[in-house]
Amino acid sequence: MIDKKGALPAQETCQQPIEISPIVLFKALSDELRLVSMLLIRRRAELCVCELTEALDVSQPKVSRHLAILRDTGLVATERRGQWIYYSIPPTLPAWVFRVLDETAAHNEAVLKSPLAKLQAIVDRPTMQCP
Amino acid sequence: MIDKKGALPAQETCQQPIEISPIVLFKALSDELRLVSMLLIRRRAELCVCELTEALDVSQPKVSRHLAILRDTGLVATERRGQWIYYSIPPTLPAWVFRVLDETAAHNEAVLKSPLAKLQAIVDRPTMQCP
DNA sequence: CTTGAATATTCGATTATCCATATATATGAT
DNA sequence: ATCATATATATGGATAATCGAATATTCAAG
Repeated sequence: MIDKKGALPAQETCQQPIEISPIVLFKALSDELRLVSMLLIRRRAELCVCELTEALDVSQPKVSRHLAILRDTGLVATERRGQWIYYSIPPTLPAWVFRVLDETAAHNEAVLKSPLAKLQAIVDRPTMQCP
Repeated sequence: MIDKKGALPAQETCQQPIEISPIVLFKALSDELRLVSMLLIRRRAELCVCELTEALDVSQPKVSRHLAILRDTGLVATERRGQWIYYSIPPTLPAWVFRVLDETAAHNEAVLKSPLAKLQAIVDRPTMQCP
């Protein structure tokens, strides 16, 4: 007797701490687009596909495909709000994963400079921004 | 006029601090054999191919091939002593790389348990060990 | 110079990864 | 319902990674 409307409501809100094997993590981070996306999402808390598409200057299917890989490995979570889907890093990730990400970001600022500037430009622009 | 015998002697001993792109690092660590080898070498300071071959229970060419990849990316250095070639992690690697390695090792002890035990067995065995 | 041990490399086949293009789905507004 | 925007996925092809097996190289000891 499962409520057909609100299926698995508990699982949605109450996530267990996730196990991430180092191989899975490093494989996910071994592609530049995925790595930079992860670091940008970490820096900006959440980003939607169109923001990443513009910040990284790549095609939308390409961004979407790589985000799907990150999602499937549990490294990012998604939340739809309106027609936008926001990607964020689940706080349930192991602490050592966050430390790896932050070490990488701290000592590789160069990779983030241009995309961060483009993200800022999107925010600065008064018209047409993802809400 | 280059001395034909001792070519590039300065470059051998005086290594610059190495630049490692995060992509190159993560790609190198995204294979289980390479990751475990790196962590074991880090733990034991240096290891030769035959030790890794036995500790990881894989074929010698396989170990050698993956160590060559690590060597070519600058993540390990080699030193021949007699008929053995010892692999170690160059201290000139960026500090953040060491932190990534140590974070990974600290929170993934399970991956190292069996190979470390086998390495210990090699040392404990009185006969026939790589000097 | 020959032998044996340690290590490296080559070869061919298999598999995985990445891409661009095209198409599909979902949402919001009209 | 129709249209436009945001996002996702499917398809096919190119490139790269990986493997096992066989072969080469290098060194030490006779």
